[in-house]
Amino acid sequence: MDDYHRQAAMLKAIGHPIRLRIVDLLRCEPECVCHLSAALDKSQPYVSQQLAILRNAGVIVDEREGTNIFYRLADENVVRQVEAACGARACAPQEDAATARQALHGCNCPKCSGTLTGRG
Amino acid sequence: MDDYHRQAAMLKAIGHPIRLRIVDLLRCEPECVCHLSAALDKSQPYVSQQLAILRNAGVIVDEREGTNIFYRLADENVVRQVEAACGARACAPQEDAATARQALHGCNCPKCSGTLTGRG
DNA sequence: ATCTTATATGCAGATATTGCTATATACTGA
DNA sequence: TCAGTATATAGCAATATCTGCATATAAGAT
Repeated sequence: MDDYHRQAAMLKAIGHPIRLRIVDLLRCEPECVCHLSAALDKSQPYVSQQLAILRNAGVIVDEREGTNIFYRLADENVVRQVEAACGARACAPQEDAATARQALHGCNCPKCSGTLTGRG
Repeated sequence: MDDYHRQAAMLKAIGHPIRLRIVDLLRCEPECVCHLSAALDKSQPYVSQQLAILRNAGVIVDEREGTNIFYRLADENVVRQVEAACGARACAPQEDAATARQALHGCNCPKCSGTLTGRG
C-alpha cells in the first residue's frame, strides 16, 4: 500500500508543536482563525500560515461564515490520529461546564462574544 | 500540557514514508537492520540512518543479539499511533500462515535463514 | 466608494532534512 | 591477531522548513 505516502504527509503536518495544538483545539468543534490566534498567543499571519499547511495536507477544511472562516478536522482518519496523539479527551455534548469551550478575551468571534468567561 | 512537543517530535519522526513503513514492519515483532534493508530495498546505511532518527526520537529501541541488532517499537503509545496510521493489522499469534512474518531472500539474519519461503 | 475587520499570501534569512557515498566501529570466529 | 559480517557515522549538495514581517485580499458596514 502506498497510503504510506499519504499517511506520512498527514503525520508530518501534525508533527509540529503548534500545529498539533491546533488540531487538538479543533477536535471538539470548529474554530475561527482569530480564536486560534488568541488561544495560542501567536500572530494572526503565523497561525494562518500553519493552517494553510494543515489545509494543504488535507488535515483540516475551512468553511466561511460571514467574515469569519471556521476550520475543522477533515475526516475520521484525522480524528483518530489526533486522539491517539493527544488522548481521547471528552468534548462537551452541548453545554457542560467541565469541558466547555474556551471563550477567550482576545477573540471577538461570534462564539466568544457574549460568553466571555474564559481565561485572559 | 507540553506533551505537545514530545508527541509532535514522535509524529514528525514517523511522518516520512520510509520511516512509517519501518515502524509498520516492526509492529508485529522485532527486526534486524539487514532484514529491513532487504524488505524496503534500500541501502544498509540509508536504513540505519532512518533507524537512528527513529531511535533518537524515542520511537524505537534496539537490542543486540550477537552481530545482529534488533529494533522494536518503544512503547504502547507508539504502537497506538502506528495502528491509527496504518490500521490495526493482525499479527501472527505464533505461526499463522496468513499473517506470517516475511522471510526474505536478501536477508541472512537468524529469523530469515532456514525459513526461506518469502518473496524474492 | 471607503473604512474596518478577518484572513491569506509573499518574501527572506536561518536552519533542518533528504538521500547518497565513503568510511568507521563492533562483534564473531579462526 | 586478522578476516568477515553487521551496523553506525561523517560528510556533502540539493532541497525544504521555520518563523517573523509587510502586505494583499475578501466581506460587511457606513
